[in-house]
Amino acid sequence: MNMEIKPTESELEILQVLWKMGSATVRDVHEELAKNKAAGYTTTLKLMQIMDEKGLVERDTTSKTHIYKALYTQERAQTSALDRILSTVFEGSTSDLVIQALGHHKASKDEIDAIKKYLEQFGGK
Amino acid sequence: MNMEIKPTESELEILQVLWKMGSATVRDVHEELAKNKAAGYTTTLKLMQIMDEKGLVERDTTSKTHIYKALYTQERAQTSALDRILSTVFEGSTSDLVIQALGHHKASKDEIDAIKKYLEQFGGK
DNA sequence: AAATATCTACGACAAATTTCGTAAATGCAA
DNA sequence: TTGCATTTACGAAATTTGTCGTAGATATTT
Repeated sequence: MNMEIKPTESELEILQVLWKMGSATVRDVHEELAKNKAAGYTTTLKLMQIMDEKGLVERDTTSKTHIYKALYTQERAQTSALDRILSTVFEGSTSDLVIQALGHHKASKDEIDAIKKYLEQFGGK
Repeated sequence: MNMEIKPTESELEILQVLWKMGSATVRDVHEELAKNKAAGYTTTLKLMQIMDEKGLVERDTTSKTHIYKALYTQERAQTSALDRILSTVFEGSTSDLVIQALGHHKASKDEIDAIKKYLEQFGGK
């Protein structure tokens, strides 16, 4: 049975950049991260190499400068994150989670409408 | 400015037991954890002592066997968890989060109704 | 071509987290 | 009271994660 891979905090930061850029070099990622955080270039490099070993990303090593792409998709990260917090802090209650999300993190009117529309497929109202 | 405390993985497991039991001894917690996971008694003890230092829990040390209570509430953990995944994997979009939650984690009819009802207050807007 | 810059590979250190063994104190039972 | 069990305290090892320096290869510039 496939154990669910769980990206670490730093790996997630790197994945966010890859999701946004599609494909990127170590330098691309590093410079993006450097905007919010001080860290050495080789640190980012090493992390991305490890992510490659873990299968979180893939890389094209044809030329000297390798090109990275995320294999661990954003949607998978979303599902996994939701699963995790549902079981750890929401006792499995999706409605609690949703209501908390709507309550504490003000959604815009458009967002509310999007949700209402989505809910219509589940019947009446 | 108060830095947000972030319970570790193990600390969260212990908090879950405390939330459920209200107050508990180290042995209570340990036996509960032992159902799903092998770990030594003193490991749980040490973790709970550290949590006390961090202010995640409090303990009554009147008698030999200390009684622990959670100070870090479940609701706080919920808000914090939502904040975190919103910014890391949902790009800040509450509606994406909600729709994902409803899509991938089948909510019961009652849950759907609860959410619809909750949304009505945003109706008039 | 020589000097300079950039990149990968890799080992090792550092910090945070988890695990555990042992000792001392306290409570319970024979 | 004496012995046994349980609990706390605490140091330290083990693990996991993140950090960085250095060496060697490859590319770029002058």
